[in-house]
Amino acid sequence: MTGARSVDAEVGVCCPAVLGSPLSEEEAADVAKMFAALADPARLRLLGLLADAEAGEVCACDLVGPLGRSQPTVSHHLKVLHESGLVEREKRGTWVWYRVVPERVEALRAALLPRDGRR
Amino acid sequence: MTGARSVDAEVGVCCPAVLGSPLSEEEAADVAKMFAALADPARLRLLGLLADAEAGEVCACDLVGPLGRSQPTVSHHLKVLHESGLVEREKRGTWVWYRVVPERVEALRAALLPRDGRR
DNA sequence: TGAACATATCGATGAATGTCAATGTCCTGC
DNA sequence: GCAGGACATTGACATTCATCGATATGTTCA
Repeated sequence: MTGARSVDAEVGVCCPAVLGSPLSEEEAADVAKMFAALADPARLRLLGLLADAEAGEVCACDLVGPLGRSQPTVSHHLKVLHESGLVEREKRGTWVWYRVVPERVEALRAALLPRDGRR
Repeated sequence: MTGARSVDAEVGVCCPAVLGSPLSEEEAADVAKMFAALADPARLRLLGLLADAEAGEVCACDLVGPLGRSQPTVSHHLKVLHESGLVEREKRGTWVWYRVVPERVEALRAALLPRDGRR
């Protein structure tokens, strides 16, 4: 597995609207991957911790404790979130800082919008 | 349910804001279950088909074909969507009609809202 | 250079999940 | 009642995934 495929370089901010029209198999798989990143309690809590941070970012070292999982597990979940584009990472010295990508979250919300005012 | 924070059993309309504050393990598990319902291409397409229906509802018999999966598989996915509260079902005679629950979708969108205007 | 620390990756394992064929349940019409 | 159709459930199988311990990589500092 060449890990060369950095997602946030390739994933645009916009995504097809789930409720706007029937999705093709391909589109559905793409959006599903984003939702899958949120389909785990640990990752939801991580996202909440990041969003709640005063500084807008959190050091990975400060996420292991509150999550109550091992360091490799937290690292794994952060990787999933990062690959989904919902989170970005920045290495500063020994530490790695993570923060939410608001545009990506907003894109997710937009995907849940119906096409018109129909209910 | 021990949560005073009304994660609201399962079928309630409201749900805790993922980005509003760090979620407890219990809350996170509950919300994660909702996102998990969307973390599959087949179910996303089902939801799209329902949302796109002119009549606002679709007979299960009209979902098997477009999805390209077996009838038991479609039935399984519809069950997952229904149990998440995103979809409701109504049996009329031999057929079962499914439709999106807009309030639940909106609740999901709300869960992705940051607590304040912070970015 | 080496010790200490932060993070990522690897390998293994148990659990959850998507899928289908076979079967069961319920309804309608004869 | 009986036959046939619509939908759900069951059982089996392969795949994916969350988790952890062990280990590797990379950085700082003495």
